[in-house]
Amino acid sequence: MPSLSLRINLDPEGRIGPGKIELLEQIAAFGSISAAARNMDMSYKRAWDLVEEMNRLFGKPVVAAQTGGRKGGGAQLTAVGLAIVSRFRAIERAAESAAQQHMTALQAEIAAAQI
Amino acid sequence: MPSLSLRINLDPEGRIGPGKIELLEQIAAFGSISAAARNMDMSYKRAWDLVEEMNRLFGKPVVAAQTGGRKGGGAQLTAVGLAIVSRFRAIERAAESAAQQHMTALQAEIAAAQI
DNA sequence: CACGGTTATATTCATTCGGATATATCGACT
DNA sequence: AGTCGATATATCCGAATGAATATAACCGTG
Repeated sequence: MPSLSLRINLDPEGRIGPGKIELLEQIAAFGSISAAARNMDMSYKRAWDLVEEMNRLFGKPVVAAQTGGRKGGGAQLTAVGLAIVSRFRAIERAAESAAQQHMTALQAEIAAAQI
Repeated sequence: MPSLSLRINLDPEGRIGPGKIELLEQIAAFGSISAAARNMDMSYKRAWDLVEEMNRLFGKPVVAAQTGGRKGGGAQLTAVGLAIVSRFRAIERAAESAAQQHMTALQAEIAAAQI
């Protein structure tokens, strides 16, 4: 069954979608960029690049990282980061429920034409 | 100002978003794949590849093309194609209006953190 | 002070993607 | 029959993308 997938366009060439949002959630959950990357089966480099891109994109950092320390360091979401995640999920839920009837109608129209 | 951008996930690895939908609209408007491609500043190959992908994706063709003839041929949307376009736009509108307040709230939260 | 685990960053390589190009086919019209 | 403009399709090449690898820096703790 078809499902919605939505992203937000910012600035001229900056967008944020399900992938980056999930990465932020994983970072929040594990307290570390590398742990999040491992858990998402993604290279640390890629995860770090995405975080960097988001930090640049929003003007303010969405992830605050510390180097060194007993556990080598870590990373948490900033207030902006937390706000972005929760707002994005809220937007997703709202859009999904608003589009639901159109989605099932579309599905029916495609299935009908299959005959 | 940020704006929404949404796509529909079908099957395992098939998605349709604003780009393909706009291409379909242009084909409907011009009655030709190549005219649509020119108007969208896209190579004919790319446009044709996208159309082919969509035809395969939906099981039934979304574009019906004729070769030859006084004007060389042409292409129109099938019933499925038309339904997809109009449903997609409807879903877009519904999602946009449902998400609007969350969007402005998000914008405000980001702007506030900029200080 | 060395260790460990993480952040931070550069470099190289393979793969994918799209653009460019070329060519064949088709059929109404002159 | 020949022209024209569009579809249909293959091939080649450069650019962009992401994976892999390597390495430096950082700092609490033993």
